[in-house]
Amino acid sequence: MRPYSDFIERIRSVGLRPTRQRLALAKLLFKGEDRHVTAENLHKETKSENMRVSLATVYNTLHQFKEAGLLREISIDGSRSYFDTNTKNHHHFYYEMDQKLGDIPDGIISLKKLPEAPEGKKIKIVDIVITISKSDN
Amino acid sequence: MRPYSDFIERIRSVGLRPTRQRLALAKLLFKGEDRHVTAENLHKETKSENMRVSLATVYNTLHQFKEAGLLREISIDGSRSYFDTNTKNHHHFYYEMDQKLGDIPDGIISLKKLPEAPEGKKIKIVDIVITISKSDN
DNA sequence: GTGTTTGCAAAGTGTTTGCAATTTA
DNA sequence: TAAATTGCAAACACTTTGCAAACAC
Repeated sequence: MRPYSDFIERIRSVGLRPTRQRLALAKLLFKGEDRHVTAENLHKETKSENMRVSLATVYNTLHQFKEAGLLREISIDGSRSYFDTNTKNHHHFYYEMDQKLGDIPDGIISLKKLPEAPEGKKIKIVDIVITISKSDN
Repeated sequence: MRPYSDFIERIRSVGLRPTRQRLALAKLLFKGEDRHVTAENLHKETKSENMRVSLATVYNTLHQFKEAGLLREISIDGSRSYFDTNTKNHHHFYYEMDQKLGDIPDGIISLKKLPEAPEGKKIKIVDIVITISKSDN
């Protein structure tokens, strides 16, 4: 069991005030192994744990955590944004049938070569998403 | 200049009726080099060419063309869908500053190895998107 | 106290849908 | 003329915003 103060410290360390709501979300997000959450899912989760956090605050907080480098955002499927607690560079499986994201283990995939960014521009991020579906479609 | 009948034939060949609207869109999409369009953009384009096609029909037609294998859909940035007239397997640059997609030329990028799909599942598609931003952000 | 954060409800964006009117074969 | 297609406006899913009330320091 992780002590309370860990979460408080984590939030403080990125320059945010450890409010009840941010603390609640940090607990859900960072309590154990890496997670991939959507705002809606996380909001439902707070409800089922009797944490009162509004959906707008969930969105705000996810974005603040992302700006702060605690989360990474992955856009999938045109409309849904996932937030990943693993901020290291890595890639994803997208399981179409259950609309879940999974990490592609390190070393399993790698790029042969990367193109150069044009003058005055830079490569911001390389996203590789491998969509997995049932065999029969 | 490509003859009219080419487009009509193209539409017929995938089992769709060559209506005025589908013909208009096919002309814009397939008249020359490969394109990456959004529904909104394409709709604006029909307007500026004095083609009357409703936005709903643009969406329907893009999806029908996609189902028929004439287009490929690429989801970017959580909310926008692009339709690519190049249906061959290839990957994309996303130029964040002007919200445009570009093809990554063949051979410039390639994967070392691909993970296996789990039992009963298959890899549906591998999407690689390299986001390009201005150097200073 | 003062500036930050929250929650609500309203607005926004991109997309889909229901259905009567129109068009195609 | 039967079946497919269209256009409109309303509905939709997800996300952002404006602002007064509540909170952290």
